[in-house]
Amino acid sequence: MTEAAFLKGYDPTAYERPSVAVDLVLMGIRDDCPAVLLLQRREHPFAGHWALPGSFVGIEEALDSAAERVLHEKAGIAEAHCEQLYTFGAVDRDPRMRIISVAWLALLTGDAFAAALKANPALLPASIKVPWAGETGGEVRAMAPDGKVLPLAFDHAEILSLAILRLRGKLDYSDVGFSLLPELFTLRQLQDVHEAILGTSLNKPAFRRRMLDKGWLAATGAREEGTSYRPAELFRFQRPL
Amino acid sequence: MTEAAFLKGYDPTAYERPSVAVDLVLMGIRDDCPAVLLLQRREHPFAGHWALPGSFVGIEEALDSAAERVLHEKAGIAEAHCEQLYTFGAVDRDPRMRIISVAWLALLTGDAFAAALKANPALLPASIKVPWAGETGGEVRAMAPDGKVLPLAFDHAEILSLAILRLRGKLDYSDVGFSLLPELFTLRQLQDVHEAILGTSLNKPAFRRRMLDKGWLAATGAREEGTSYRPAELFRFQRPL
DNA sequence: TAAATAGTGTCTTTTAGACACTATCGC
DNA sequence: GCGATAGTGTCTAAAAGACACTATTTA
Repeated sequence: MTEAAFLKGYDPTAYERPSVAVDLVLMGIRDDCPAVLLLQRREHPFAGHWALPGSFVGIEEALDSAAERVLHEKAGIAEAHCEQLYTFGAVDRDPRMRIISVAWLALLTGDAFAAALKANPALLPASIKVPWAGETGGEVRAMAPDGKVLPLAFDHAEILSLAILRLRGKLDYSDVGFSLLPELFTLRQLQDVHEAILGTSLNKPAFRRRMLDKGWLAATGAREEGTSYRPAELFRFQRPL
Repeated sequence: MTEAAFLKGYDPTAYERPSVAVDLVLMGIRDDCPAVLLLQRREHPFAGHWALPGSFVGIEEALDSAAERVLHEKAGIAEAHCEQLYTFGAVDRDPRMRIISVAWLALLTGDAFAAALKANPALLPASIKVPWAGETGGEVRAMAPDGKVLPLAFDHAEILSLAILRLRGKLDYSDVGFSLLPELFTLRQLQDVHEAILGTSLNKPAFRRRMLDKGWLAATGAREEGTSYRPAELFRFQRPL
């Protein structure tokens, strides 16, 4: 950083600074399909369009703190897996003013997803449809529960695409998948989560083998209840030794 | 985004905004070891410490444009593979003021790396040493050509760690490795690049098989020159069909 | 006992590592 | 021919997919 560059930023009145915001992809699984929580915009621009929950970042607020604050304020969620996705900084991404947005991906369990809908009735659970065009992803679409395609505000369609791509990429080598499940779950539920995100069906024995070999699963001995067939064993996530 | 939140950001005098900068990891391979170009700070804070080249982002400048500008201005490089790494936004990462920094990874060919050193003599080529602690990465160290460990400014050691980790992760499934090589290269050179980044030695036949199977390599029929042994065939990178 | 899903055994296919072998260059 | 590295054939080991089979529960 040169001296000139430093001074350029040091005098708050000398140079205009961009606003910085965070936008959150609040993702869960609904009906074996990835779903995201959206808010409808009431004001210009993109009035009537749907947007990711977000907020400006305070001058004394860390980026991850801002993301967590949105999680609390907009969805009433105390805790969730939350990771940074990407920072979007095109000059004209918001027609009003320069806003640089740091996008985050938050993964919600079924319960957390439902709780958010209850805590903030303005949130709409939108299904994410991915035109499985090979692997490139193409553009994703967000669908309302009634099946209508939702127009997305700003560059939020791009953010949503990236969220799905990132999740697909990390699903197999990391433990993010467990963030979408309750504390106790069956292997079938885990496989359903993976299949929903990947958009493909997986081989059952191979999937079980791989998951068990990774050492992520702790058998509880307990079994699910209320089924009309053989109940599956319940597992718990554990970090490998 | 609520109305209140919008107004909060809309009036430039009402709320203080952070400065936004870009910092670049200019990476190349030197002596079969990843290397990065650093600048020594002359001013407080971290005077004497070494920092990644960077700059503030202009109010009418896109993030990727700012990154490219740094590439030109600080290293005289016209073109390089450049991808966003992560955005660092801890409140106190710069003691002077709030600066949010978007870190970028630029991959330089050997020629580009040498050209940068010539274009800006203040740049120091530092070897990156990774304490191969399993996979977690631990903290990387930057070493001057004379072998001295360089103290890094701000959170730039963290950025460097992330750069190496990202590169390692992408190396096998993406084509980033070719960005570190000249247009024509031998399979041995490609393997050397992979080994330098991964910090391990690889199996030759398996490596060749995998690379050829991916369809990334176009044989040229030409061979390297000036060797005192059998010259290897030169390949060119091509996108798979 | 029937229906439905849980969970497993095993064969095949694919892919990676090991290692030795052949090929080709300058000297 | 010698030395050195390029490039390959093949065996082995590990992992993934396919598929059928057994096991266990409720109704």
